[in-house]
Amino acid sequence: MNDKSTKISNIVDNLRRIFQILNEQSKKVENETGLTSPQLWAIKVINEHSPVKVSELASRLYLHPATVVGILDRLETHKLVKRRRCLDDRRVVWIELTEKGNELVKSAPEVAQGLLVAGLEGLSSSNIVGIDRSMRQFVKIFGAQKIPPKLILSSEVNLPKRKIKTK
Amino acid sequence: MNDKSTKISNIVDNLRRIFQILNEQSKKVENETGLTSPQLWAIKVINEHSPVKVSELASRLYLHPATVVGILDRLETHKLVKRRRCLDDRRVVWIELTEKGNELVKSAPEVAQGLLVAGLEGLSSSNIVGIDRSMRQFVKIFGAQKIPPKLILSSEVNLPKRKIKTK
DNA sequence: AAATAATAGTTTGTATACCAATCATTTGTG
DNA sequence: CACAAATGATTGGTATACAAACTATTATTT
Repeated sequence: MNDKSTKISNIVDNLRRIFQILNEQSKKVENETGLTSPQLWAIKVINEHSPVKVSELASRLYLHPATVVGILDRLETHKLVKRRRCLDDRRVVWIELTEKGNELVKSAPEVAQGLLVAGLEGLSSSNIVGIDRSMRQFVKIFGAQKIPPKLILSSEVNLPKRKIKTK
Repeated sequence: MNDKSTKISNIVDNLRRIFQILNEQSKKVENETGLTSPQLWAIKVINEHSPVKVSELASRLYLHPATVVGILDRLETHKLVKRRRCLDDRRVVWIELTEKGNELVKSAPEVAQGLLVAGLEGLSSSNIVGIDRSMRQFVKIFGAQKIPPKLILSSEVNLPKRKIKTK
């Protein structure tokens, strides 16, 4: 039994576990709030940037606008979110939380993302250095250097790539 | 600017990138083969373990049986896969590739997973050790120790968790 | 042997998630 | 000004993904 291939096996396993944890975390959130995790994520982002355009919301969620429309429909059904046509530019729709939405956001549990950051902050600097180096290796393997950062901790907005219509 | 928090930011960014790469990889595969990446993944697993039961396939794909049924329906429509009722135990359905499916699997591109393993194998042992340690830190952060391994390189089967019917 | 439980696969319903196309509006150019 | 181009949100269609309910079959219990 090669030691290296065992470690590789472990690495892949652990990567898969992280994916799974993120998924399970989502389901836990669902049970606690009655909302799915994309819905809760959307509510948090709306809360931080209210009022927000649908397109901007899509960018901040790294989702396709069409996906966000569906999420907003369901949130509106639950009376957690309001849509308001912009008067200056009537193509635009402003999204805001309702009273009910505001109340919910206060008691909502932390998302997995926050959990991750909090956990990392608890580690020693030397550990952080090691993890940082490892992650860069990963990205290198995938040839991902060209991919734009989409900083999760910054408030930078990265528009989802638009397809150029060829005809 | 705190150096540690910068590194944390980078780590999260890179994790996000890895997610994105895996997604983009999927789409590339779709364009090249006409299949979605879960479909292609299913075909590869069927090819390696043919004939395979639906439940076993679901375990190996880490998916819910209901999801696999849908994928199989579509693969069957494309005549890439055959279903065959087991005669000994008529609850069981055996899944196999058709001729067309066999041909496709030969020319199919590598999945992201294979890319990852290949990339890791190219790294030095000391790098592997570091990445391994880092991944374990991650899993620890997420409190994932209880989660069953679901070894991807082994042939262990892990049945998806069943809900106990309460009435 | 009859009732019960467990198993295997499927169906139904809900929620992402994306692309392509559409509609209304606004902006740009001749 | 008119007409084309771009923009913002939505709709329609397909494909995951899962839970819950359902059918058929097999195993177990009483």
